[in-house]
Order: sequence, then structure tokens, then C-alpha cells
Amino acid sequence: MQFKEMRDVKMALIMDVALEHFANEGYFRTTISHIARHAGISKGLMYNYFDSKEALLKAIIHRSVNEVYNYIDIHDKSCLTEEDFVTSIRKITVLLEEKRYFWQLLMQLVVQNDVREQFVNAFPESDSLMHPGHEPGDYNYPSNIFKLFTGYFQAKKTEKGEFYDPDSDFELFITTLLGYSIKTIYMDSADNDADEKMIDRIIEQFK
Amino acid sequence: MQFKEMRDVKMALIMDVALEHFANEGYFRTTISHIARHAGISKGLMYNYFDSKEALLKAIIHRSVNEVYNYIDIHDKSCLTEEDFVTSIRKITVLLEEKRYFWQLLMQLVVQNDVREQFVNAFPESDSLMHPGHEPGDYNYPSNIFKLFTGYFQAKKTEKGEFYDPDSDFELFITTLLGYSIKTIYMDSADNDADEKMIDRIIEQFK
Amino acid sequence: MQFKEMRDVKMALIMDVALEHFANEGYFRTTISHIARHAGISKGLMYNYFDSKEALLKAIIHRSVNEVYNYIDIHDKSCLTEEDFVTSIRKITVLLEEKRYFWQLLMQLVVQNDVREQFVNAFPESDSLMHPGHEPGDYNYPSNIFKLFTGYFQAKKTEKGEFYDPDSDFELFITTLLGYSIKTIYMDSADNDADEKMIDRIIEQFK
Amino acid sequence: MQFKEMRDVKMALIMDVALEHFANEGYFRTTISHIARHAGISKGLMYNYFDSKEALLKAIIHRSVNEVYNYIDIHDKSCLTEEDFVTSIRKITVLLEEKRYFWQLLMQLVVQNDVREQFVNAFPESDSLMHPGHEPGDYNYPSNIFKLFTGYFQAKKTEKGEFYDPDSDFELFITTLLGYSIKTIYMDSADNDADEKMIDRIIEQFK
DNA sequence: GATGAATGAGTATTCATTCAT
DNA sequence: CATGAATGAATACTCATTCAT
Repeated sequence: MQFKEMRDVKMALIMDVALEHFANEGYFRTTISHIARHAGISKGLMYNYFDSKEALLKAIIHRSVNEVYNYIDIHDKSCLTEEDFVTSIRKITVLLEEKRYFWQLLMQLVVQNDVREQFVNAFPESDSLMHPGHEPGDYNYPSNIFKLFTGYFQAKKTEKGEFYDPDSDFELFITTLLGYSIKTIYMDSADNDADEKMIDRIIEQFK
Repeated sequence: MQFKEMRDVKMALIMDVALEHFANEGYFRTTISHIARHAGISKGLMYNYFDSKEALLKAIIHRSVNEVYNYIDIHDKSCLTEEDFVTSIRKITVLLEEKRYFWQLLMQLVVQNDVREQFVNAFPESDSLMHPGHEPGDYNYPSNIFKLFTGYFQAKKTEKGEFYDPDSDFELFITTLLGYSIKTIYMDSADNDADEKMIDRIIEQFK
Repeated sequence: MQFKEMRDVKMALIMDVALEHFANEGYFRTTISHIARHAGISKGLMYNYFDSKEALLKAIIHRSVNEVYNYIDIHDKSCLTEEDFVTSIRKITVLLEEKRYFWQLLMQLVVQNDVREQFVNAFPESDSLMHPGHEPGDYNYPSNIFKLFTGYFQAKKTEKGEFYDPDSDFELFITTLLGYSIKTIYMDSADNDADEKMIDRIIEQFK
Repeated sequence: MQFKEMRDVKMALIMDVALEHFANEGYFRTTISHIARHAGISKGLMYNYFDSKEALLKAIIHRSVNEVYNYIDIHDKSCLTEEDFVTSIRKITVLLEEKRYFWQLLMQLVVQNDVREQFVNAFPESDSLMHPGHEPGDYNYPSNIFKLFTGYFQAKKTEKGEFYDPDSDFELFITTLLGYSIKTIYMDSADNDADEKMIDRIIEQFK
């Protein structure tokens, strides 16, 4: 259907504009009027596409989460090889840079205690963040990915010897990756070389 | 005067209540009425103490920043020994846990692009964040502390040999510490032992 | 009693300060706090002297009205000679300049339709503007003065001949005097000579 | 567009209602809610048309000033004949009666010292009071009109002889006209005949 | 008397959302 | 589908007035 396509294009436009403003000015301080004006449509029409400001927010998150999962694309693996591990991290760095606005928006939500709790609870169960093309039970990406990574560190135990503590190593890995992510999202990296070097060091340290 | 004391006590009370709500519900969603009600005072009285909602926010930040600087207390050192370095990190972990609400509030501000820019610009220059008991020129803590740490890593070069890259090591250290901080601020750490172990590993890795 | 005197002095001070602010910033925009601060007393004490903001306003008007009447001092005459007439006008010009703040305040009230109506109605009847030391029936100054002046113009008929219209002349006189008054109250007269000349012309025209 | 028309009609309605209330109850005591209720619209809609209460006030003044200038319409003359002079005064009397609310509002502003100063300063320079259809440099009506009148009195010198003082005569004229204007604006003239006679006398005296 | 802390009703303003056209 | 006029609940802030000390 052609109508369907036009609709989708316009919805995507609105979501793009909204995401940019949400990231730059904050969700609360961004008004519907502002988004509509910048998207070149009327305020009223917004409500033909999205039921409410919050629905728009959820749609944006939903879309981005799907894009991220599709790009990562390791959810049908049962375990990670070292190559998989390295590839995953490289993919993450790509995502961090290509989807800065999304991560910035996500941070805004997550740093509010009550919102974060809703978020954490809502994750695998809630419809709003389901992967549409998958059956229930199948969409539990975050925890699956999580298991793959913990599995990867567990597997290293055989190689590194009995004094190696996979849990501790995994914790530090996650911590370091979190720090790197935040830095990447917010600092405008003038020095790409340095970033490159840092991610190489991290990979070297934890692979 | 007795009035002065009452005033200070009540101002502190209001700031405490406000900080808690700002952290939990977000600055924008927290209403003055709400703060007043929870502080057991009338809306109008709030404005006897603070000129505006924003002034209240700034007062809270000002107070906490001063507390943090006073606790860290390394601003009159010219260089850091290994012991200083370790002590500083331990102090940071203490501050992270004791002032969670403050750091959470700070994150809320910092994750909004336009607010963050104001913040970064305002930092060393603005009166509002000056350390009261110090002369102008002396209060530039953030950058002074920064220099102490970079100096520490530079100094390690003599010990670690010519292939050691102090800049890169410092970058990774900051990144790791950032990740650790965020985790500490937001995750309610059921497992204190694990946290302890992680900070030990970080110290070991970078000292 | 000494207490009484102190009280009167302080009341006068408050009224002076209040009048100045009322005139310059307007009655509504002048706050009680502001007056108290400028009078060097506390807000609460204000209410020991005046029951309310409006009571303060009325007291100021009352005081000034009495001062004006006492200065004019023609209320026990039964008719005006030409000399009386000239003297009265000269006295009016003195009052205009010496009590600018009061006239400015009066104008502020009078230019609001609903307030003006209250005013006009309240004038001879209301307690608030009664002359305290006089019996009821005796305090009706405005209308008495009015009668004296109309009488003066009526009397000129015998002199000026039968085609002379005293009502019309009186009307024009009042009108011209009103214009002169407003100018005097609001224009800061750099050119005193010109003012002098104008009032001379007016006297010449209507005496 | 039909929207434009509706908008203009409604804006005019709001301005009419607001002007009436401003004049009768005073600008400060008139609430936005009150205006909205009497205009039959919601409070929020007011802000679709006017950015603030003050913007509404300015719009009203702007509109009225333009109407007055357009009606007077002597700004492209280089000098006034006696006929022009008489016509101008008659036009002024018409304006006084037809735009009482506006003049009353203007008086309210002008009698507050600080507001008046802003006003006087803002007059010829400010965009807000520019005549829209004229080039810059051309819109300085008040002072132009002023010059025409002073010129008129100067010209009478040739006719009235060397002892005639045009400045003094002009001053008295302005003063008398001011008095007449105030009376007309505030007194509800039951006796139109008397008013007529007075303006005739004024014209006779100064033409 | 004197203070200023405390109150609360009131005011301008904002903005997501609805609806007639 | 598309518009923007219209709504109203919510929010920050003000200020005359009261009251405990």
C-alpha cells in the first residue's frame, strides 16, 4: 500500500526530529509544538501518528532498540568465540557513535530513579519493547546477550587456570565498557586515534 | 541571633528533601509544592529561603561541590605519591556511596546536552561554585585535581620504561573509574564484597 | 505622653516613605516589605501602626487632605474678594509643588474609574476623609470651596455686565487650572520663570 | 486563509474587552482570567494571541495610537492655517469622546513616574509605535505635530504685533487643552451644550 | 514593642491534548 | 489527511497578613 509507506516515512521523520530535540533539550523541555514545527507538520497531525508524547517516546525507543539488536545480531548463537567477542565490541563502538542521540535519550531516562525502575522491570516482559517479528519467549535479548558474555568469560577459565575469576573479570569488563560508552556518547571526540587505541587496549585486556 | 540558626537548619532541611526528590523523580517533575509538603512547610516559605526553583538547585549543587572538595582535600599537594593516589580513589568510592543523590542529580543535568555545556563552561570561572575560603586563582579545583592525576601517570613513566604511554593509561583509568562510578551510583549494590574486589583490582591495575 | 509622640513620629516616617514609593512605583507595585525595609522597621511592626495596606493609603490621603485644607484656609469666609481669589490661586500653586507626591498618588487613584467613583461618593460623607476636629456638617470643604469660587464668578457679573456668563467663565477657569495643575505635578519644571508667567496670565484672565 | 480573519476578529475582541477592563478596573487589578471570561474564551487561548499581559497592553496602545494618528492626519502638512487649527481641535474633541477608554488607560500609565519615563523615552524611536505605512524618519508624529502647532503660534506674531509672545500663548493653549481633555475623559458630560460652548471659547481664545 | 518566619489565596503562564472545519 | 484554534489542568511565583518568640 502506498498510503502505508507515506505514513511510515512521515512517522520516521517525526521520530528523527523528536529524537534530536529530546537528546539536545531534554524530553520534558521539548514541546510537541516544537517538534511539529521542525518536522513541518501541524500539531494536530502529530496525534494522528502518535497517541501521546509518551507514545512517541516509546516508539522512538522501540525502534532504536530493534535496530540495535538487529545490528548486534548475536542472539542465535549459543556461545561466543574470541572472534565473536571482538566483533561484538567493535559493533558496540559503531553503535555508540551512530546512535548517539538515542543513547543520550536513554541516559536521560535511566538517570531518573523512578523511570529507571519502570524501565528495568519493563524490559523483557513489556510489549512496548518486544521485538515485533518474534514469538513471546524469544525476544528476551538483553538477558540472552548477557548470558553469552558471561559464558564467554566462564569459558576462559579453562584457558587461564584455576585462579582466574571469571565473574570478577566480567564485572570489570562491563564496568570499563560502561565508562567507555558514556565517554563516547558525550565527549565530542576530537582525537579519534586515541579512542581507537583505547578500545584496542580494552579488547586486548578482556578478550 | 537565633533567627540565623533556625534559618540555616530549615534551609538544610529543604535542600535535603529537595535533593532526594530531584534524584528520585527528576528535577522537572519535582514540583515546589511537593518539596514543600514533604519538608512540612508552606509553598510560600520556600521562597523566603530560595529565590526560585533554579536557585534551590544551584544551592544544592554548590553545597555538595564544596563538601566534595573539602573531603577530597588534595588541592594543596603539588604531586601525588602512590599512597596519595590510592587514598584518593578510596575517598572517591566513599563519596560515591555517601552522596548518591547528589551524583544522581548531577548526572541528570549533565546528560542534557545544552545544560551540560552551560555546566562545563561555568565550572572554574563561576562564583557559584567557588570554594568560599580560598583566594581567586586558587579555587580551580577540577583542573588542579586533573593535573595532579595526569602528573601521577607521567611520573610512572620513569618506573615503567620508555614504552609506557602515560596518556593512554590515564585515559583508560578515567574511563574505568567513570564506569565504576556510574555503576555505584545507580546499582543498589547487594554484593559489597564484589564491589570491594573490583575497586581493589582497579587500584592494582593503575597504581 | 512620650510613647504617643514616638508613635506619631514613626507613623509619619512610614507614611512619608510609603507616599514616595506609592508615587514613584505605583500603589499596587509597592510592597509592604519594601516600605518597611526603607523605613527601617520590620514588616510585622507596620501592622502595629496600620491595619492594612489600604489603611495606610487612607491615612496618607487623610493627612494630606487635612494639610491642604488647613493651608488653603478659606473655609470660614462667606465670599471671596479679588485679593482672596488671587491669594487662593497662589496658595494652590505652592501646594502643587510642595505636595507633588501626594497629588501624583491621588491621580493614580482617580484615573481608575471604579476607584474614582468610590472617591467621589466617599468625599463629604465618609469618615475616612472627615476633618477630625470639626462637627459633622462642617467638614464639607470641597463643596464649600466650590461654592466660594462659583460665588466669586457670579459676583463679577455686576462688574462685567449682563452679557457675561459666570458659569462658562468658571468652567474655563477650572479647566485651565486643572491643566496647569497636571503639568506642574508631572513635568519637572526646568523653567520656573515660564511657570510664573503662565500663572500670572491665568490670574489676569480670570480674576 | 480563513484562519487569519478569525484570528484578527478574535484578537480585536480580546483587545476591546481588555481595554474596557483596564480602563475601569486598572491594568494591575484586571486579571487575565477576568478578561478571558468576559471575552468568552479560555485563559490559555489568550496566550495564543498575545505573548503576555504586557504584550496585550502594548498591542492595545499600538492600535489606538495608530488610529489616532490616522484620524488626526495632519502629519504631511508643513504649516497650519487657521482653518487647519480649528479642524484639528475639533478632531481632538471627537477623539477624546470616542476613545475614552484608551485615554483613560494611557493616563493610568502616565501617572506612574517610572512607567511614564519609559513611555516618554520610547515614543518616537520605538518600533512599537511606528506608523506602519511610513518610512523611518517619517514616523515621528508627536514631535511633528508639536512643531506644526508651535509654528502656528509663531506665525500669529506678524498679525498680533511685536508684544505678542507666541511661546507663552502656546503654553497656555496646551495647558488649557490638557485641562479640557482630562475633564472630557473623566467627567460624564451630562451637559453637552456646556462642553460645546467651552471648546468654542478655547478656539476663539487661541485661534 | 519588635522581629521575621510562616501562611495561603491568588496570578501569570505553559503545554499536552482535543476538535471543528 | 491536515490544520491550528481552543481547552484546562498544572506550575512557579508573589505578597498581604498573621503569629510565635
